[in-house]
Amino acid sequence: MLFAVKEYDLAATLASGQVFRWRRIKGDAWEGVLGDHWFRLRQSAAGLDVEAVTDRPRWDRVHHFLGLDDDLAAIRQTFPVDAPMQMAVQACPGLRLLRQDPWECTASFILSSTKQIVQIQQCAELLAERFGEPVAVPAGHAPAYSFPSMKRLAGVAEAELRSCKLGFRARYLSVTARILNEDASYLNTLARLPTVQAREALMRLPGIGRKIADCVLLFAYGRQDAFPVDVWVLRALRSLYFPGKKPSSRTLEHFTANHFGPYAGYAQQYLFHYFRTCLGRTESKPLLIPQAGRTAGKRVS
DNA sequence: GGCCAGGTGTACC
DNA sequence: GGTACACATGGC
Repeated sequence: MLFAVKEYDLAATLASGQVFRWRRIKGDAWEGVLGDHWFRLRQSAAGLDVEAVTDRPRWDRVHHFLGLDDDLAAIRQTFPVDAPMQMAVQACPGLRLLRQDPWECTASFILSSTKQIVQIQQCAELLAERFGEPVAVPAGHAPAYSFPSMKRLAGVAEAELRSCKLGFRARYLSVTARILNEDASYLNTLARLPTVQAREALMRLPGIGRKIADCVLLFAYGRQDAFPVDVWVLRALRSLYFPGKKPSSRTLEHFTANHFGPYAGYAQQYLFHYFRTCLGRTESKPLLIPQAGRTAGKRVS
């Protein structure tokens, strides 16, 4: 199946810390599991080529997951015209937001607190291998597993989760799985709530604070105004928009809520990816972009 | 060995 | 309202 699409950077999108169980294989293809089905994705000049092994693949779900309904050019038009955003977009113009399954996204990001992305990937994979279900793969292919259901994880002892290297996050995941398993409509209901209420509902779950709630809203519920602020985004905001200053959390919250427009979450993902891949830890130099944030910084003060 | 990682919960002021 | 700290684990 071919999805004709321009401007889609598959590698950047799948490796940008939104999802944790897609793997690059030789030939620049990517393999992963959506629901109970294995897929292989490959980028070509014509678009995205999708392989499946089931009789009746749900191409619509792949299409939805990949965010192909988004009009990327129109979205980028809404970004603020400032040097940091221009640099971030220029660095990776085909970066997209995905639309994940809410449960898998919620569980994955509960694992994410103070872990490196590589470690989150390891934990998510371990969970799937131990508690997920095997899915059909091509002949001779290594086994692949679905992400474990909330019901399955609700029935697993916390100690078993710890053995997947979850550390102190095991309790959060265990309790959250049980709460959601008791109330099967919890995550579905969120989809119909305004973003603020949906965020509050997510934050009632143990292990989910503002940042992870915003990740789930952005990566699973399509709330593209949600703006997760993690250590990377915090560094990016400070060095790109407030060089030499110490903005308070209030100032930063106000800034992120007002500066980046209706698709602030999209802008955030560009900044996150740009900063993490291009600028790295040597953030202290304010940066390749002298004077970058001056105007923007003043606007909020 | 010390520091950091797509943070959160809690205690304290 | 903010600030400080504990919380597991692994990579560098």
